[in-house]
Amino acid sequence: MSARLPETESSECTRDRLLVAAREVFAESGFKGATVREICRRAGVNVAAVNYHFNGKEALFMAALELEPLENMIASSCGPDNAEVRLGRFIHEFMLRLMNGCCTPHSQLIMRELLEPSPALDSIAKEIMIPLHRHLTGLVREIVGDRVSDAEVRRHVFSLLGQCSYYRNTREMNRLMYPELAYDAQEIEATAKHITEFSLAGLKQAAGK
Amino acid sequence: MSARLPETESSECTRDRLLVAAREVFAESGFKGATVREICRRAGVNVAAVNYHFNGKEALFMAALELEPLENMIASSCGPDNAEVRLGRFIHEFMLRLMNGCCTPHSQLIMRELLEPSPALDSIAKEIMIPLHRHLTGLVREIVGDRVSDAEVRRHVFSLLGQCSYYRNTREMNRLMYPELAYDAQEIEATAKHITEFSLAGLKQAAGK
DNA sequence: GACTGTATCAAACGCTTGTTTGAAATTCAA
DNA sequence: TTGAATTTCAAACAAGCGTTTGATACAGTC
Repeated sequence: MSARLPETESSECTRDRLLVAAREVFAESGFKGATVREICRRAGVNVAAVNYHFNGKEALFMAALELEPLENMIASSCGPDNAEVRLGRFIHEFMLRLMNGCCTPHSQLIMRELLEPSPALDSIAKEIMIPLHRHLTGLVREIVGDRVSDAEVRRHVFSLLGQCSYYRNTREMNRLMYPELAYDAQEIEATAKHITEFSLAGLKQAAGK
Repeated sequence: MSARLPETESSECTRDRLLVAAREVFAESGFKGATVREICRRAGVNVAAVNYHFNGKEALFMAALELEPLENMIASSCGPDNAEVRLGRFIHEFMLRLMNGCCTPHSQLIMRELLEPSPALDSIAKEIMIPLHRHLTGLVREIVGDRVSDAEVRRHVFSLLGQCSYYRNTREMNRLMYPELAYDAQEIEATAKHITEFSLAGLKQAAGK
């Protein structure tokens, strides 16, 4: 092979390449359907590297699920604006994360984990879903006020998340059914705008009861 | 073995048991993750039966996806009532199909197919998604009127479907995050009612623009 | 009763899987 | 320069995979 990096850099490089490839392959095929050989093929490393660097396929899977925390996305909906404006910004940021090409393996991996849970479900709940739900519950509560029950607030939060994640989940089917429709930045913005307006109407109606 | 059925009944029995087991295993693990041996174990038949009755794993998968057509569910939203009432009945019926225990393998299989498409995506589009979209597009158009663009109508349809399918897709995560929440008939009805009201608010606002 | 056709079985095949192993290459420290 | 440590490699292992095969059991027909 060519001249190697310093050992720790070489090791980090191999680990990073494995993680990137692992996210792609696990996102596409799930834990069972993904193979160590396919991951290593994409990473351009030896199959033994998985056991050497990660102690096996399952540990690699858990490491691949280590996720960027939500602070950046949640930060987009903080600030002095009223709750409706902040909700709109949040939805736009969320849709960008779900639909942008560069985020595809991550968001696909999360959606798949929701549908086909692994032992990582607990940590995904703690690191992703509970903060997300808590944040959105706060926004919804700000908009609907105190007279709406917790159960109803929860349903509103689910309605918000359901609309956004639908686009991620049905991406291939939509490509088939609407071949001319491309989710570029413009279409993502229009979609986020729709989800915001559609949802605010329902939230305001709930507030007015 | 014990006394056998007449040949055609024996054959139908084996095929049916394989199909039921196949739906469960494919729904849980996907095409790649599912194994012929696991399917046959659950069906209580010999592994050779898959090739004998279905000509292989892939043909079994396609047969497992053969789906009950939507006429019954679509029929629930036909009749003399106005579109809002019919939309509500449709959503309730849809939620029952998504969340009822007896429909779990079927609806889980469809959700998984959307997220992780197989070569069956085309036929699922033709038999399930296109009729569903067309039907909902008709209902939405009746409610919002003629001044709303086709693109906006499509987004409303996606919002409706997204809210409903979210419960199916996040079932395990919700069980973890809200352990006291059981989607019995009463909770399903309350959820359908929420989705209907939440959505009608958005649809009426779109109509009023 | 003999023969044919169908359905099921246990076993085996060739291939792929995740993991392990000993060797080789390279980096690092003394 | 030497020895230790780390990383990477090709090859092999045992297990499991989807599929095939020949045998067996039974139903149906004449």
